Amino acid sequence: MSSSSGPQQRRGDTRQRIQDVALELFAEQGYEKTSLREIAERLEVTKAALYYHFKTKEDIIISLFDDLTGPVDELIEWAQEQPKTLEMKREVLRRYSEAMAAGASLFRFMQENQATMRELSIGETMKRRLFLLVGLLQAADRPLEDQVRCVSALFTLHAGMMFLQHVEADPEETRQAALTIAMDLITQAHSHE
Amino acid sequence: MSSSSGPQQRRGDTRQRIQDVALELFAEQGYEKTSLREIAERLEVTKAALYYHFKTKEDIIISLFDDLTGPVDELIEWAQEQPKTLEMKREVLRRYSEAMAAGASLFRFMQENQATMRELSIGETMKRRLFLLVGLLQAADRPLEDQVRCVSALFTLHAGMMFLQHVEADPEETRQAALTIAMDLITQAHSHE
Amino acid sequence: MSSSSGPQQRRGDTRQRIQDVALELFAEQGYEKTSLREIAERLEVTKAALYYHFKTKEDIIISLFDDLTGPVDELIEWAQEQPKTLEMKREVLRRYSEAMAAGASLFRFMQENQATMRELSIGETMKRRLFLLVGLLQAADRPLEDQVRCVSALFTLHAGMMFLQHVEADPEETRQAALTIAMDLITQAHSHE
Amino acid sequence: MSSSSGPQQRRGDTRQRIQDVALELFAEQGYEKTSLREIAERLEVTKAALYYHFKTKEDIIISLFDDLTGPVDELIEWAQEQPKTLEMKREVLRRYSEAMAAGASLFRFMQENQATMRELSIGETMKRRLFLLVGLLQAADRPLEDQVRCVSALFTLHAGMMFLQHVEADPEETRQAALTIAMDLITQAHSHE
DNA sequence: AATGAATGAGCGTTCATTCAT
DNA sequence: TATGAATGAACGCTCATTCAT
Repeated sequence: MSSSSGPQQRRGDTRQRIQDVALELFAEQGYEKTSLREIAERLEVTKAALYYHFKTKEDIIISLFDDLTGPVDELIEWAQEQPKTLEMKREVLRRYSEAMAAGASLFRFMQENQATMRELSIGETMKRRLFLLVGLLQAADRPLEDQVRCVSALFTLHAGMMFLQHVEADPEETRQAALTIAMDLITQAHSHE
Repeated sequence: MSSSSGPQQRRGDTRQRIQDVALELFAEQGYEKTSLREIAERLEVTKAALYYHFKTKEDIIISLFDDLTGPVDELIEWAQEQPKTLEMKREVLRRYSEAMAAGASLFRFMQENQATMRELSIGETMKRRLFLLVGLLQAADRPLEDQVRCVSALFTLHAGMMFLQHVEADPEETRQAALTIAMDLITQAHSHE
Repeated sequence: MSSSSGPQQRRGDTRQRIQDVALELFAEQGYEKTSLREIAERLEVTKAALYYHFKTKEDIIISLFDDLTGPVDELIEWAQEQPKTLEMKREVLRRYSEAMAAGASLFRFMQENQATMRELSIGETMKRRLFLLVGLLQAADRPLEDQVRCVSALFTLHAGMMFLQHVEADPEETRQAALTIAMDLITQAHSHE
Repeated sequence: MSSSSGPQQRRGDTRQRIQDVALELFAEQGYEKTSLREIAERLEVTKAALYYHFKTKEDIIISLFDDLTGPVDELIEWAQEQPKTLEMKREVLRRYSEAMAAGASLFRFMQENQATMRELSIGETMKRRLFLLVGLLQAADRPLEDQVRCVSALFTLHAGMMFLQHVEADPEETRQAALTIAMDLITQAHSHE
């Protein structure tokens, strides 16, 4: 049985569908303003059905981050083993930009719901990761300007994703442009040595 | 007597006190998660008292933005009358950075509650302002990289304010550093001509 | 002092204005749905001002009925002293119809807010009056049909006022027509003797 | 066991029980003055339970009218297809009187809460129906007296139901008497031709 | 003759969650 | 794998009313 790809999937794609719809709505309206009733209605199931698949509302959102944390964790682990060279940092930015592209709507959600994230367990988790990343990019012994440059590099990636979505240009192209600027910034942060 | 701490010492400053407490709580927990009951309790008045001073919950937050909109509007107006030179843009960044410093907690609130802001009338207003600012910094006829640099300049200011608050350094110093980087970015965006 | 008509009226017409506006709004929206805030706003005074002139909301409506009760009470008193002839009943209908024309909006209010009236002290009062009137028109020793006719005569007056207000015709003309029918009914109720 | 009075004997009739209690209270105190808390308490459920069965308070009252609208609609449809003869009008009165008897408490509620009905969606609907009925009874080319007679016929039915409820007589008998008078009126309206 | 400031009670409504079936 | 029915807590908001000034 279980005709094609994953385990236990025959008609049991409900869990996945809940996640899809939830992400869609969370991204659109925010986490707090999205009610389980809304999610259930859009799926044409009852609220109780959601509780068969997830223990709480927070559980739904936590599950959404599961796909994201993997690649980022690997990135962090990898980086921690490398020497703190410019080239390593460039690689970090490159891969981080890719991860963002893959989980764009999730990143946007995070960006737009920081206050909410702060009281979600997953929020703390993600924030710690971000700090780790900043720590990896940072050169603590450099002048404040260069430190800001490093942070700004990361932020530029976010800026590229968020703000420029309202712009006419091709998303991928925009992402590349943002990556370029981020690279510039990190390079400058190193060039004054 | 009873100069400071009695239960009924102040007269006529209730409106202001509501604003103070509201800002505090909105910034801490987000707009949605802060209930009027909470605000009222902290002020030791009833919920109904809030409604004597403000017509709705949204009205409270709108009033908080009143001090902010003035300076930013003036900045935009001024900039629109200037020629689009590099020097003008530098001045815009300078003054915007100052406005942010003055209304820091409000800016942080905006940053952290974007999803919420989107459905507040004031959200649209602020967003339009931001777009105007970006438009003023932008050089539409330039390569995509330079355009991103302009946006990134603005975002760097935000980054400076938000992210580096978790850092040990002096806030004012940090702001200056962020301003410097933003200046660099805008200058670079012009230098390839 | 007190230049022209009533006692204490120089600039002290506020009480009257409250009554006017209240009647207007009560008639338009019902008693319950009309708030003191609304009345106060339309008069451009504060709610507290209303409480200077009237002790409660109910007091306002009671005062509105004051002009009405006089004529109706007199009518009842007069009728109770007369013998129960047809001619007396015709006179009752005539004068009642007149009273209704004078206090039309109040009558309409009563008609449309019976459920409300029932729990207002004034409601009981008015209802007792109505029953007295019906009793005066009634001939208890007649067949049920004739009794209904008597009630219907009174109702026809109300019907004339209420329902035909939505009709193109002249109000006074309509009232006369309704009076005629009511007369017919009461006459028929007597003719089978 | 526990056949009738236990705290949890019925299953699946809650919706019906809500309607029963609501009608009872609405009729007794009016729509506005009846709170959902009151309804819930009398049913020994929570307010939230009401919302499982009805989307809003207005929804409850709308549902109460559902049984009524059917027969009346059919009556109107039927009448619209008939020629405007006296016999047709007599049939309309007959059937309308029957419909009223079936939904007596609802009709009484309407009569007593007209001001409320006016702002309920269902109010408009019912009013339109009433006007249609009057239009069907009316003979627009007749003298004003005869037009009033037609309206009065309908009102007599209402009068019969409402006012005479306070009277000792048998309701059905009273209804028949009122119907007779209404018939008289409509017949008279035609007899002067 | 009126206001400014506030209250206490209550409203209709929504929410995340539970549990027997 | 789900549903039907319900709950308890909270929410934003409005109301008639009070009272010192």
